[in-house]
Amino acid sequence: MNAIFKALNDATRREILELLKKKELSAGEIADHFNISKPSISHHLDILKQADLITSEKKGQFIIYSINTTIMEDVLQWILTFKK
Amino acid sequence: MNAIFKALNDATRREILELLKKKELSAGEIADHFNISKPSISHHLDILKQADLITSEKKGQFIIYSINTTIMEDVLQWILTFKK
DNA sequence: TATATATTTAGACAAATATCTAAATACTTT
DNA sequence: AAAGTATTTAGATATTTGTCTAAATATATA
Repeated sequence: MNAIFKALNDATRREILELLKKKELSAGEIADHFNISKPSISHHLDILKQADLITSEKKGQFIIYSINTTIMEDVLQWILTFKK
Repeated sequence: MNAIFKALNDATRREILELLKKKELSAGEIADHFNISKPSISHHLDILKQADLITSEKKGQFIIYSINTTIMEDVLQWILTFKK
């Protein structure tokens, strides 16, 4: 739970999730959406991956990132315990 | 959304929410649950309040904190956009 | 095999964060 | 009014975080 909330506690990372919600993208394609260096984006991707919020697959010279929505279920359940 | 995720990104603060889920408590009662100084707990309460996750009410010399579950709805909705 | 492209790793640095102690504020009780 | 209790504010400090540039790794292509 710690890793998930840590990952979600950053606007750039949340935006990355929004992008991947639409379709899977390579690291470079993701980086192109931001005014941030590629190494920084790579670091953000790493944190998202540590939280299991995204997965990656190597395709040739590219690395394709996809969202993992199943982990969102954990957050959902946690939140629901507060709903009265 | 930023303030909410920031507030949730700390184990102590999440535990405070768990406590307040059961019943409202004074600042001192909350602090008694942790091995952390009162000023630090006060700071955590402030961050939770900034996120609107809790409310406070002065009762005599005590300040009583309560959870605000309505704001959880915002997180819930955000999470739900990822559920396929 | 040499060069170009895609991505990550390493190392540095400034800003943000969690914590502490000491002091200030506010209310209650004697 | 003085002393005690509850809580916050202020200021300091160590750690974590987000960012950068430079270098390393891996794949593709000429």
